Amino acid sequence: MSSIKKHKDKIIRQSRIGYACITLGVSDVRLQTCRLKNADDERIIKIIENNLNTLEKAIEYNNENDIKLFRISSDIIPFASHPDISIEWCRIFRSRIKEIGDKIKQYGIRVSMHPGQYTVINSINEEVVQKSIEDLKYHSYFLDCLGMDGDSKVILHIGGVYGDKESAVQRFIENYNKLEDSVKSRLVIENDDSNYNIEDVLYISKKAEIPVVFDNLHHSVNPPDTDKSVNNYIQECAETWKKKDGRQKIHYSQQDESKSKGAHSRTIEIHKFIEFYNNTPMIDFDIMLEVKDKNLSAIKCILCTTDEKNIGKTEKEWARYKYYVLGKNPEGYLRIRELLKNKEENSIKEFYSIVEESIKLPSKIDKEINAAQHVFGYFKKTASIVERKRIINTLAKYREEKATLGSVKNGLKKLAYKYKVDYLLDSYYFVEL
DNA sequence: TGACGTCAAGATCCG
DNA sequence: CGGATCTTGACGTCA
Repeated sequence: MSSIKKHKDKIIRQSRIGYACITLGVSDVRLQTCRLKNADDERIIKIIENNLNTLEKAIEYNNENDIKLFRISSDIIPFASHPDISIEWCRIFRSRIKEIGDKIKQYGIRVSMHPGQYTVINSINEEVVQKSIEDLKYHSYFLDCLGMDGDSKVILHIGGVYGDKESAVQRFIENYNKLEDSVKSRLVIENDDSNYNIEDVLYISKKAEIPVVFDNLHHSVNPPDTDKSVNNYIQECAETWKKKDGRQKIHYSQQDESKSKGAHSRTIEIHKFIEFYNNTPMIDFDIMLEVKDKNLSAIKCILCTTDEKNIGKTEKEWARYKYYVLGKNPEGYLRIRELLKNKEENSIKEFYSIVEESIKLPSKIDKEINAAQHVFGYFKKTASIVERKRIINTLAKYREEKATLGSVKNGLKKLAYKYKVDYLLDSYYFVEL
């Protein structure tokens, strides 16, 4: 079924690589929410307005950075399926949502949504089931309003076990079958890290004809009792994706070793990702990364899995990471500069390895101050005396350990924003890595 | 009853 | 008052 294309005698796989919900390091791309107790209509409408603008900017950013897979946050419409809130968001924002959907289509971006662990259609509590159905309708309907095709999916976990997995599975299938077609046509199921392993999910998939997203980390935390390999499961899942569902999709993440089992890592370690990617079956699938540094890892994985050298794009990435690396790892900074002079075949992977090495290092005050002073250099002529004094004060406090590095960076970020220093605003220096 | 996960809102504290 | 830092919320399941 796969459409592997030959290109310059090399086999090229068709894979989109994307990230979930939040776009880091881009100004004015921020989702808003509010508390239920002060969620009046007026406030919610303002928030939706903001969130749609944020979505549009994220889509523009994704397109500019060749990111063609994106998960839209469930929080785009706050309390969308909450019984106490009844905003007619679809009527009020119909044309605005359509407008954004047109851009998504024009750019060829594939979007999805993913209700959280609290949407449970196999619950033993009927009220929970009803609320969950409403929630699935909302997710599916939002994609409808964008005008998305059938390959825009809503990813769902199976739910609870309640001491009797067999009945819980039956309940899932029954309740799934009761859903309206427009919702069913978008639903995809995924293996989770505690209740339903990939065998369970494939069983349900066969009974109810639902495509399956294979999640590698959930699988390693919650493997079935079989001898089958990861590749075997990726193949099996591939068969659950019909033509109308679009390309197969998998979730990929890495364990944060300092946290509990199943916790997502800060960044994707590129050598591990490439090893995974190169060893999976030569079939086409899209990869949704689940990782804290979001779009940063997406760009990294995209650039490292294309055949081109991507010189220009690597230099753009270096511009973004530059001051972050300088602050953490000045020696690595020099190595990257040398590396990028030569523009060898593997430069980009080595570049990212040094970035990853820098992320792991602890911040050292003298190094960070040096980097901060480089950044501060952008304002030597533009900022007012008061503004400069403030930065110098914070730096002095940071040196005495009476202020955090975060406060130093925040001060600089505000100036970058005020004086519209795009080079700094586009930089990852202000992103917590 | 608290942990789980998530991150901005909201509250409070500080100078 | 502005800014930094701590706590809460919103959801369901499971131990």
